[in-house]
Parts: sequence; structure tokens; C-alpha cells
Amino acid sequence: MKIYNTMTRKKETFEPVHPGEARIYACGPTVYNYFHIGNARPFIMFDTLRRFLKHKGYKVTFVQNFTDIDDKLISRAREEETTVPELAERYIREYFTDAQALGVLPADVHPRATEHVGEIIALIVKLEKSGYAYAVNGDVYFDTESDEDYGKLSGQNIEDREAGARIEVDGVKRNPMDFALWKAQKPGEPAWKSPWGMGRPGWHIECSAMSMKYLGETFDIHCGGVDLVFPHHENEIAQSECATGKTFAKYWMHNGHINVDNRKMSKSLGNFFTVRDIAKEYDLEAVRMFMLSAHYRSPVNFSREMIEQAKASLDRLYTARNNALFLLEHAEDRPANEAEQALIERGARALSEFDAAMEDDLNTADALGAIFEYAREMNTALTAEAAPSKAAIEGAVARLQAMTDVLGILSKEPDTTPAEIAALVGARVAAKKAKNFAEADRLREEALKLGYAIEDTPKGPKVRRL
RNA sequence: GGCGUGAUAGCCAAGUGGUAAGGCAAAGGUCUGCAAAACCUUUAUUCACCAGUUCAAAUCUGGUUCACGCCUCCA
Repeated sequence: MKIYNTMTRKKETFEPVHPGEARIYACGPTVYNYFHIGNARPFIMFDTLRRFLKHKGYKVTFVQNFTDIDDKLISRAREEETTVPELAERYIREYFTDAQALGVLPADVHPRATEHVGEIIALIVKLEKSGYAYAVNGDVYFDTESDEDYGKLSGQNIEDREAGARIEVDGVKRNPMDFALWKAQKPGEPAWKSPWGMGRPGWHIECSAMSMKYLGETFDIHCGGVDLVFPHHENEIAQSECATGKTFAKYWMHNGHINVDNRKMSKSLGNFFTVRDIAKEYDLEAVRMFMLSAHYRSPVNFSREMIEQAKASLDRLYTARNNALFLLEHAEDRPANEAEQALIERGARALSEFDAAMEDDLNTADALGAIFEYAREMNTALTAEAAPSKAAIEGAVARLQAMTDVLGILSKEPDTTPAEIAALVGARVAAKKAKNFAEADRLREEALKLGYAIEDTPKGPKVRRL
């Protein structure tokens, strides 16, 4: 497995800290609203990473946090005249609804910041004691000057950045780049007791505390969107490595942005589509397909047309699989013949092509290519026989499904034809033989009313659920 | 100003030295009582542009143009 590591700006061979294991931390949502399609990209892509590593035999521990205390939650709770915990609770529930529809599996642990205040305080105390942090009026800041390595992830040194960029003037900080580890309580804000008085954790420190708690001081992969490289991940590294003296995460993976009209989609720009809104019009599996069709690091444009394309290509895959399963109805229980044997071997090759693509820094677009090629060849091979062998069909479909399961698509069960529909189909065949087309049309209409389309093919009728 | 990406057909998108995967759309065909679906075929002498390295470049090097992201909350 090769992974592009933002830290080194190179593709590197994945060598886990603990052989055979993969410990992954993904920055999760701040739960003050429904998440948008841009937020969905890391959820989907790193869920795919997780599925793939599991498929390759790793024991995967996947942690994704919920930020359930911060400025945005506080102001939103005020607007909605509710409390921060109630707001957070609600959007965590909504997160799971949307995530499930996108085929994103629940993480092994979904830690919440507010449930780890003790660990967070302990980490800040440790930093303060060793001189990496200082308290001012109930706030605690990380001293970026004290960390020689500060800036190693984003590749910028403090001097360069200061030269051209605007710098906010903040009297209490020793250095403009210093960031808050702990924020003193302001009137009406939720707060916890701490050695510096009542207050709440800063944003960056929660991820350090929770990731190390569940994955160890050094773990394998830390992921999130590119916009987190600086300052969020840079700060996580500073806090964690200064506290432990050890490497924090070995590999840093960052997904590219979803754009609208070539501009970054973001809550602050207001040009976003929530997943919840998309769900009103489309099956979210199409959204997953859309994400999978590009490499996770490339920026991609999002539009209605793009979902339509994704949906159409996904339908093609469903058709291929369901057609194959339909053939099962008049398949023979016999060993695979020569042509069918070739198909089975083709399946093995497809799987290895698929794996090779995925092992190359999660090249899902290339992996889909392998799947489509295989699906087409499968269809050609199976329909070549008047009565294909059961074993060949089942084997071929299982191969296809093994690949699509890793991508989290083609997850809908194939439709089985209910007995009453089967009876209609049978009656219709008889009517057509008798050239009674009026009756044939009537029976087709009847099936339509029950939600099934009967289609004529050279090999007989096909039934499709609408 | 600093740091970093990217530019491949009508659209999306793989391909990182050996002669352009795949999907969508479109057109033609097979099949068909009609229709639809399905399937088959076709669709980039060429990879933003200009030089260079090489037997060989979309792939490597230098330059140019354009677009985007981060440096402020952000996936």
C-alpha cells in the first residue's frame, strides 16, 4: 500500500507502527448544522480507506471525533434558543442519518470533546509544566517559538509567514502565531473547571488528546481536508509531539476540496449543498459514486450534472449485477465450461487490478475502471450461453461484489421477483405466443401498477423493479 | 509576499519514460408486435503553450500562460 504523505510530500509505502494493524484518526464534524457535500468527501474517502485496509487483512481501528463545543456551537445555540449540549446531540444524530445513507460505516470510536475535558486539561498541564504553554488571564496559549519543528507539516516557517501576511494584533499573546489551548469562560458560555479557572478547550487540543487516548502516542494515519493542514494539523503536531517527545502520526492524508463553479464550497462562502438537501432528490449512493470517480486529492467540481453522471454509471453496475443474477433463474447446476472457467480467471485478474489501483494511494477512479471492464466482460460471457452454469454466475457476481463492497457501492440487495409478478410474467408469455398482444399489454400494465417493469429480450422476459 | 496543487475528448476521469483505461453524453447497429431496456460498434495521431533531455515524453528538466487552495473559522 502506498500513501501520499503530506508531511514528506511523497508517496510512501505504508508500514504500520504495529505490524498488521492500522490505527487511523479522522477529523470529524463540528456538530452545529447538517454537514455539506464538501464535508462528506473525507467521510466517504477515509471510510473507503478503512474498508480497503480491512480488505487487505489489517486490523483497523478507526476513530473519528465530534467537536461538540466551540464558538460556532455557542452562537448557533443562542440563535436557536437551545443549549449547546442539545444542539450537539441533535446534529450528531443527524450526522449518523446522513452518514449511513452515504454508506459511511460508524467509526470504532466516536469520541466527543466534552467527554474528554479531563484528558485535555492533563495534556495542557503537561505542556505548561514543560514550558511549551503559558497562561494569561485564564486563557492558555501554546508558545510556537518554543517548538523548533513548528511549521514542518505545512512547510512554512514563522518568519516567511510573518513577512507578507496580515497579522492580527493580540496583546496577550507572546507571538501572533500562538494559539489557544484553553479559553477562559465568557458570560453565558458553557465551561469546565480547570487549573486556570472556568473555561473550555481550544479546538486543536481536543484532537491531540482524543487521538492519543484511543490510538496511542504514535499512530499510523491522521486524515482530514487540506484546509486543516494549517493551522489545525500543524498545531496538533506541535502540541502532541512537544508533550510526548514522540512522532505523533506517521502518515498525513488530506483530501482535496469540492468546488462549485471552481470555488471552494464552504459554509463561510455560503455556496454549499447539504447532504440532507441532496438526499431529497437523489439516492446518496450516487453521491458516493461521484466522490469515488475522482482521486481523493484532486479538487472536483460539484453540480447536478455530476450526480446525474454518477447515478447513471452506478446504474450500469447494478444492471450488470442484476442481469447476471437474473440468469440464475435458468442456469444449470453443472461445472463451469471452458469459457466460463476463463471468466472466473478473469475475475481473479480484475480483483488484482482493483487492488493494485487501490494500493496506489487509493486510486478509486482507476479501481472503478477495473470494475467496469470486468462487469462488461462478465455480462458478455454469461449471456453467451443459453443456460450458463450456476457456479459460474455465482462466482462472477461474488467477485464483482467483493470489489464494490470495498468501495461501499452496489450495496442494495438485488430484487427478487414476488410470486404474483412471476405469475403475470408467465401469463404474458402465453399471451404473446398466442399473438394476443392486447392481453400481453394489459398484463404488463398490471405489473407496472405493482411497481415492476417487464421487458422483452431475445432470451425471454426480464423483470425490473421500478 | 510566503507555501502548495493542478491543466488529458462535448462532460467527468485514469495513465508519472515504451506509444492515450473507464464512465456519462452522442451516433450507427443487433433484437423487437409496438416501445423500452439490454448488448455490440464508433467517438483524442494526441495530452495548456514554448524549448530541452532521450532511441522513445501526456509522463523527466527549464520557462510561459491560466486556474485553484492554504497563510483567518473551514473537510
